[in-house]
Amino acid sequence: MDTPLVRKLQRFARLSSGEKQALNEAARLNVRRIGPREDIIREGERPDQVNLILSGWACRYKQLEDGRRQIIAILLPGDLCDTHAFVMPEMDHSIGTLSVVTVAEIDRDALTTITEQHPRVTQALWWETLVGTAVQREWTVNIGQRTATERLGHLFCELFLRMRAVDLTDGPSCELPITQVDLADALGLSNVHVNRVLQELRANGLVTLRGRLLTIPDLPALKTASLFNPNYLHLDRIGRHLDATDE
Amino acid sequence: MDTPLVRKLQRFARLSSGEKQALNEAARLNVRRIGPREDIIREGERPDQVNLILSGWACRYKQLEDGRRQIIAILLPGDLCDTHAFVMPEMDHSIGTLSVVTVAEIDRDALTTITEQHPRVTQALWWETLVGTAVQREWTVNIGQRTATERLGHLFCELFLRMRAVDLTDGPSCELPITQVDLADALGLSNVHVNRVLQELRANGLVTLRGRLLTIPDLPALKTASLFNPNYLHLDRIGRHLDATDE
DNA sequence: CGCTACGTTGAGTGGCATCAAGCGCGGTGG
DNA sequence: CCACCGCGCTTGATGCCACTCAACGTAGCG
Repeated sequence: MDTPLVRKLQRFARLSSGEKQALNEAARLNVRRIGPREDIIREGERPDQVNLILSGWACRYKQLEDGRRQIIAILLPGDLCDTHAFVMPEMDHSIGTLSVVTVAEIDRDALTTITEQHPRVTQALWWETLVGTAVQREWTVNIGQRTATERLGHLFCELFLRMRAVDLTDGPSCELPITQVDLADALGLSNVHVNRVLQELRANGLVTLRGRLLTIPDLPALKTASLFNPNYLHLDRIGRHLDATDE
Repeated sequence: MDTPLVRKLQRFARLSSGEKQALNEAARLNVRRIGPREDIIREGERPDQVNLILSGWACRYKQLEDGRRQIIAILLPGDLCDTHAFVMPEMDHSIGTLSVVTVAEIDRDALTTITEQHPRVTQALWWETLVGTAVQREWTVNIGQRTATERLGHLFCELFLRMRAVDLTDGPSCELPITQVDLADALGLSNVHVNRVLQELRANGLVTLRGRLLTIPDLPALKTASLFNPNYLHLDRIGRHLDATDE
């Protein structure tokens, strides 16, 4: 069974079985289990390994002096937390868990070795970070321009599609292991308002939410209601650049 | 005289004179002059060269179907527009000018040649893009959590420091070749409200704005008023990693 | 069985948007 | 040289979207 990272990277590059194996092994070496609402890395720290989410949800966030918190990005299984550590020594934001999370700590040097041996992996990881910044740009648009309802709907579309990209959806449903307070901090809204907007989406039949399970019965409808355009996720094409002649 | 790109990169890596020369020459080959309010690249296009801003201001932006526009990033002299084109074929956003702009079109292959010959340049360019995404993260925080006044003050701090990093400030002042409408689209506010908030900043003596010249008489004061922490710009240290033994 | 965390609901408020009109200035053409 | 025009800035009036404060319901858990 491939790790979510490999499942995701395969959308971009056709990895050879050797490449997959190298990545999968690295992701199984130092696995750590972390409870919800804990920090993985804090602003100011200098990590010397890369954290890979294997299961559960985490987030990047920044906190202002007066306590206001903005969740900057939501990290799903298959997401790498701190690849920038290779170039930038000091974290300018924190990473914390939202749910129970298992992460693999991948040694910096181990990852370097893999990328040196497998240029396709290097390319695929580069693609991974570029998609991450494309998502970041879309969040700016989301918070800056969309109404509260559109914002929440847009976020649901994104999360659902990203979960599907790592095979963690079940038909029209996926896990949503995150509180309304966290949603609020991600969207720049208050938790009270998130609650009301959520009810509106439910009333319109655009989503249902039972327990921690999100269901989107009519994804196209939610997309149009949220002005959602999936192009920024760059999921559509398997990489033509990089074809593995499986050795 | 070095181009702004070299001036900026030197904050991170001590480049040899040969490296500087290579970059400067590439930036002087195909120079183009563009009027204000024009597009450099549009969403959906597939650029095969990299655009480098030499003078003037540009922006990344996205437009929703109903016309709402969000400026995602402001590009200053020394900024590269579309390095992701190396990995992602299709633009998921547009780049347009704010003022009159001169850009250098750098051929993709030419840049590849430079980076292959000069690993320090590769590293420095990587740093450049990482700073870009760090700025993007901070914009998310800015729009998501700060009040209108803090938002505008924060943006002014950032732009001033980034201009200073490429030696385009004059004491406490720098050019601000951008309209209030553009500021509004960058901050997720209406132009009317930007105008009022601007007056508030002026009344408090935090900024003065005459013609297209921004002056920040007391930068520390504006910083605290805006909850500004410059760490995300990663300007503080000249790279220790990468020292040129000038050949 | 009480505690805590999360979700829900109501009332009141305010920040910021929208609409609309007027101002100042530089550019252009008669 | 001046009238005209357009663009960007400014100001006022009005209204709504979303925030704050506060209380209560509910479910999981030690």
